[in-house]
Amino acid sequence: MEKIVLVDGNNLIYRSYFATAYTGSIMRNSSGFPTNALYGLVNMLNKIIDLEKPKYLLVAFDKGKTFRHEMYPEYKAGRAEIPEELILQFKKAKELLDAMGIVWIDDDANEADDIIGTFAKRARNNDEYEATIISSDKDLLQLIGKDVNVKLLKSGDFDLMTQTTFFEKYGFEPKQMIDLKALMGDSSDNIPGVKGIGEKTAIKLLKDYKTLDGVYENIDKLTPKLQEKLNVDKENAYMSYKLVTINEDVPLDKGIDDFRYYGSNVEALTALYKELEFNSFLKNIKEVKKDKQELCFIIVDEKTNLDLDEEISLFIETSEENYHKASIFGVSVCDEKNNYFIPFALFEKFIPFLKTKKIKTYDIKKHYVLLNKYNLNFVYDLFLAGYLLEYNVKEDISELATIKGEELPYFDKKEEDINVIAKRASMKARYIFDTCNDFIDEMDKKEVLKLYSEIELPLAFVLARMEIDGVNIDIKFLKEMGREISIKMELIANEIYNLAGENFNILSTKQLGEILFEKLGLQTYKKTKTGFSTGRDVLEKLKYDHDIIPLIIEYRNLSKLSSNYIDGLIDLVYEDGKIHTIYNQALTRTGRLSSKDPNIQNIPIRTPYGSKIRKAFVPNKGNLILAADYSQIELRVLAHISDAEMLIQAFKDDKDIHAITASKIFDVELYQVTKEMRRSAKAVNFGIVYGISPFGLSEDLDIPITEAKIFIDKYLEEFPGVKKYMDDTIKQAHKDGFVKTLFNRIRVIDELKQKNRILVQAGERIALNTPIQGTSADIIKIAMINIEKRIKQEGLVSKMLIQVHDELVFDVVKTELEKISEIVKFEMENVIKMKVPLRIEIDSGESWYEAK
DNA sequence: GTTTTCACG
DNA sequence: ACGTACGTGAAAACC
Repeated sequence: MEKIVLVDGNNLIYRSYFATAYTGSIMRNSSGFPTNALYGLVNMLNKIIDLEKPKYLLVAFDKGKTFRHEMYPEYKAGRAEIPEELILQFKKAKELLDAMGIVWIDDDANEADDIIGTFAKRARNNDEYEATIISSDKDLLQLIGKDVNVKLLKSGDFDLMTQTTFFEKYGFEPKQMIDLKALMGDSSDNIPGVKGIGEKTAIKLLKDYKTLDGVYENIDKLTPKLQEKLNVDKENAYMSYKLVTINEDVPLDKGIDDFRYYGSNVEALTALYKELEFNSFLKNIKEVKKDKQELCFIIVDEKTNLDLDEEISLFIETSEENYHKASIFGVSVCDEKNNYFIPFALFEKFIPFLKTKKIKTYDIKKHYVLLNKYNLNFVYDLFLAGYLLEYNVKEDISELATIKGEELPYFDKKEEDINVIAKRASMKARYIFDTCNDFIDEMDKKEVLKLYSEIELPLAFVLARMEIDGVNIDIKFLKEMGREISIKMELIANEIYNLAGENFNILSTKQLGEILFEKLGLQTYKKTKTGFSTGRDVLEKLKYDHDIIPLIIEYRNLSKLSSNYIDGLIDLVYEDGKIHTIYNQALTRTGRLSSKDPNIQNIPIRTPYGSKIRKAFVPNKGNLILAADYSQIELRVLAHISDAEMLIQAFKDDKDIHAITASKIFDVELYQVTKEMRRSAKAVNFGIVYGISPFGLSEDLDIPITEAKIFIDKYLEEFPGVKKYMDDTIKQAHKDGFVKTLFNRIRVIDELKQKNRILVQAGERIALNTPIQGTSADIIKIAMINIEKRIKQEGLVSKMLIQVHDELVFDVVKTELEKISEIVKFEMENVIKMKVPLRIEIDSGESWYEAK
């Protein structure tokens, strides 16, 4: 059978455009021509061609008005105007397609859906063809049938919908999608449907009565409420039916033979890629010419003898992202010549052999956790290398490969063919092996090799150990607290309803906004994209205007505690009674870690009630929790790298830094500093670290911008060293396009190249903040590595459990308390010699709450 | 899927 | 006149 691929061109381009456009700055070539949508389109088409190897390939576009608009003038009304930058790219897309040798149709009279539908029908009726439709539009699912399937695009990958999978998912036939949409409507195309019937109800009705007609024929069997809804909107329902029905018989002057795909016009395509600066795709054209050969690999069985050199790469495909829960599909390994895929059932047999190897991989921490018990020797991590080189690395290795201009298939959990799984895994291991030297060279050139091998790589093992050991959670305590909260919430909710005069969903910003700003007529302060803001800062301003406000604040606080930190945490406790977080070591742009499932770095502490959650974080039986946090690490780092005399002296003398700052900016003696002055000074200090702006400070302190500006000016006058640091750093960042930490971590700042002044200013704040936040992150990482080493060397059994940016938390055996305290203090305070001392605060107790 | 809010450093 | 604090993750509502 011959393969036809039908691509919904409008859909792909829109999708690629809006996938990146929301950031405000879209991708352009150096002459300013927008390229973000085109990049996505080309990327997707390359993938499709690679994966499907279509004999026939068509991209359908639409424009202008069709019979649907005549029938229903409101069709697709309410859509935002197409941005100019997108229109430009649409025009260019057609040039690109021509160069790629792909036929396209842009029909005045028909929508892309109808064109695709017409060819899909031909494929259905002709056994010689099978068709695959590419789009993210579910409307097209109605075309599924024998030899016609749809690849529904999702972020990152596809959902292949065939007759079988469609039925499994929806429980009815593809054709019934039409009836479904007729009932539920479609807001994106402004199709009315029946008001009050959503997806759930519509699916239920169709399961019972098959079609729209069926529903109306059996209307008397339904509830009175439903009957009324259906009767009121009967006309709309039938009109919607016609609107969503794809016309499969539009007259076209092209036939299937007209869009045979032969490959690209290399010359024309090279020129276009160069013009658009799609350098990563340029490579691909050449490779196509070179006749890239298929990867050869062996699926290992009991009898296979692995023939591998001493240095290998190894890559695991898992059933899900969370590797603490995941099961392993299989392990691919390769060396210079050979590629093997080992089904996991056979893996143990090869352990003794693999133990003798030096292993390169992508995400050492993940592999170390998954293969914990086998004690393998991991020596290289492409994930971390990519991170330090400022590539946008993701959990999936294919992202990095794509950036580097290599096509690696994304992993598809639903894929069942072992050959396909094995091939994809092998390609990834192959990629790791083949690119290793290039990445190491690149790290060397950019001077991050030391950061890689002395900090990030050893840290990965420390973090893996911490994740594996996990943290004990007192579920009983959390549940009790949960009960207490739900009682309080119910009481508060009732008071709120009384004051509002009606019941509503307090957590709905929309409903709450209506109550506060319309019904109660309270003042509005801020707008969001969708309405008036009801955020805490706004509520705080309204606090004395109405009794309902403090109650709402309280309700929100409790709701957050309950859903995020009680229910959320309990859900993530494993059978061993512990949580096992996942630190992402390659995510933040500053070098900090992040943590998820659960996020262990945002457990409440700032309010007395919220901080009680920390009572649930308990040590092993009989042990203590010990917590140590750096005191003012960021300001100390600032003092060091800015060489600001005043600041250095203050820290050397171990003074209260916020009080000193207050005395300087308010021009008073130290003993005259009031609490209020100190509070403002503290905000200024924070602002300095963030790359201060008068507006930001005014928001934080709730004072006029002019006043905030006076604070800042005065500060910079009093601390000229800091002023100089800021000026120098901004200048350097503009010159180089990046900034660095003390340990040579690099952050490229694209914002500085933008034309938009707001973005440039944001870039300048990033330039000021990153060396400070990043150096602090580097410091604690080194401390962690050294502490772990000491604990091991000295044969102690206490354990480091948690990192929260400037704090480390330990499970300490009581007899080791003194020794551990000494080690932690020494290692944290002596990471590097700076112009100011590093200081920590340290405490221990029965839980994280008591160790404050 | 995106938006809003809010928890932490 | 613009429209802003730096770095994260999770839940609920909404569309």
